[in-house]
Amino acid sequence: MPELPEVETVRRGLNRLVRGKVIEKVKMTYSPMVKTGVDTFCQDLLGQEILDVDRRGKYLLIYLTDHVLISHLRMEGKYNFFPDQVPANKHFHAFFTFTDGSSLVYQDVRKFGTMELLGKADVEAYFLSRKIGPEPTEADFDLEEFSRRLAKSKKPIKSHLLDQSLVAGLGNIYVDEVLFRAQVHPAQASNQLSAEQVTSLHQATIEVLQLGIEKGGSTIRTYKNALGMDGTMQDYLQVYGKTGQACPRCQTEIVKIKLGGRGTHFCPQCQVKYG
DNA sequence: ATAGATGTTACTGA
DNA sequence: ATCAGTAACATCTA
Repeated sequence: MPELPEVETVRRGLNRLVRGKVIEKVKMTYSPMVKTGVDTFCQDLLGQEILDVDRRGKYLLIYLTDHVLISHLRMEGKYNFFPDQVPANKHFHAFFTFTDGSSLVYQDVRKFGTMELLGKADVEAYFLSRKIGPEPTEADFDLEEFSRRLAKSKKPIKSHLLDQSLVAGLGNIYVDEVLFRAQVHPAQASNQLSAEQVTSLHQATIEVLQLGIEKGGSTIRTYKNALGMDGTMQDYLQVYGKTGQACPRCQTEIVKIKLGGRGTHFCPQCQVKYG
């Protein structure tokens, strides 16, 4: 499910539903998802209180009494909260039962999601080693730095924005929206962008992800019913999934191509490649 | 009916 | 370094 706005929506839901609860029992039915070792993971979580749920890019950070649980939802990860009984489901892979009898259950059809249990002092190094860029906010996302780094790369701008190093949080839906807003062709080389385009991309990134958060994320393709899946952002998308429909700006048909292995939607009239 | 696609990231080999 | 391809997995669709 998640790009930054969806993960942020889940973060808010988790704080509302499980902050303050104490873990009494842990059951993992798909061990490979725990990258730091499933045995110690289950042991170390017992008795831990959920103090706060934070987010960095698309990563959830669940702050506990003595540890931090880093959870990445990848393509289809979801959290479900159950006040008492947990229904059977073949795609439930992690079960956290609290002392009050309620449960938080992680669901992931494709099993791509990951969990890691770190010490609080190790969090910074974790994101540094993965080269996760600044948060897409005016405060963190520096235009000059963005511009300098783009100038050093020949990568197609879409692929570059997706790699999380320039700015954290864009995924395949929102990146297409950002490129449309900024009127930049997805295959344009990073180092061939005009100063105006760079400024537009910077601004559009902040605005589109902020709008996504305000709308509670998008609910697309996968079903609702899990934490944070009640978003309406899908109603505000202008190009993603709009193949063959009229461009909202010029009425030209939106086309879909493949770029860097990802489906890519854009307006061939508004988003022209040059250079 | 089977190939291809699906909101992601990390690893491999050229 | 950098880049393209691929793997991890399950399901849906054209």
